[in-house]
Amino acid sequence: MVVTTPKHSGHEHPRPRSAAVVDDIIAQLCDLGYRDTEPRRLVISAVAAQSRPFTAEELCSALPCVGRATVYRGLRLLVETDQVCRILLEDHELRYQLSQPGHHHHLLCGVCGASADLEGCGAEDLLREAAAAAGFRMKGHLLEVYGECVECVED
Amino acid sequence: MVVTTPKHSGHEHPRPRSAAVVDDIIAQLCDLGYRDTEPRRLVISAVAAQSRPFTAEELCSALPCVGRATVYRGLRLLVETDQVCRILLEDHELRYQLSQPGHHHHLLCGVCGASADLEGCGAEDLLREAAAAAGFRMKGHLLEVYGECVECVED
DNA sequence: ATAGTTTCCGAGACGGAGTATCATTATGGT
DNA sequence: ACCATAATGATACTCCGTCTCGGAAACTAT
Ligand SMILES: [Mn+2]
Ligand SMILES: [Mn+2]
Ligand SMILES: [Zn+2]
Ligand SMILES: [Zn+2]
Repeated sequence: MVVTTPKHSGHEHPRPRSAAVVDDIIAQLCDLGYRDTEPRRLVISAVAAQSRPFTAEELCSALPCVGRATVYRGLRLLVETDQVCRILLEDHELRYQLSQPGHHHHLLCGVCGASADLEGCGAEDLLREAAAAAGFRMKGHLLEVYGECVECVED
Repeated sequence: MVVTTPKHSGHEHPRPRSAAVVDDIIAQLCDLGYRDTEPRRLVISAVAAQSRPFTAEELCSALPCVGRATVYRGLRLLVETDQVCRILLEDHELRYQLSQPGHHHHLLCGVCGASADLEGCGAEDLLREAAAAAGFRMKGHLLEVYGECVECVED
């Protein structure tokens, strides 16, 4: 499964910076047995181009040439393979963001919509203990932090 | 489809335990300017009768004589007035449960579906500090704990 | 390259969940 | 009893995500 050049169809565009990210993710997907397809690359590319957490529908709008079902399927695959995080806003709106793999949480700014990763905050152990005190065996958790980011606080 | 008497039918039922709960919640709603209506009482009564977190649709099924919109409105009112908690399961299913007012979280058993309240676990302060370290001003958070309850662990 | 196998795509149908509409009814204050 | 208005409920609607299925594309084997 060598991940070489994506098939160009037509003109020779200068490679966007995100191309490396796309190649990297495609490579991982190929290792898992998924195929290297043009629509898939387009979805990954659009995901990588977002600077803020985005909704699935926003992604669809950004990809008018890709079928809606394909966008949703691609997004789901990226979440399942831990390339993209699902983010839950305070109003229960579901958003997504390209993310480092591994367990972490998000600091979500209600003003500008930005998201910052938060890891190793130690809350997990505390929770596990508190749960254990009630005889409860913690096996997972959902945690989102809402507030204002550095830049928005300064204004 | 006249629903039979709210107060008393011909027979003398011993008042269910939940009647006190219903009266109590209705009283609070009246203080806020909401009216004491039969459908509202039915919704509250059905909510109080649930032993596990329930979905809105389950509540609708349990109340075939109350309009679906009314059930949803009643549920929303109870959430807004902090009588009922919204609970988010791991698969993102939204459930509800009668609850004590005030800030707390939930220990959710994935085996039997039970929910236990968790308060004062100290995770909030820890989170606020961790967020502050990144210049982020925490103003709220969403936290659900998933695992197995005492009874289910023992099996 | 060619042919064959299987995944993938995409237009559209579908389904669940919650909300909006609006004519009608019930409630609570006077 | 009367009235203003809050609440109800049938229904239509929106939103979001999944399913279906015929056709296309991607990999594999020859
Ligand atoms: Mn993330
Ligand atoms: Mn609760
Ligand atoms: Zn911000
Ligand atoms: Zn249990």
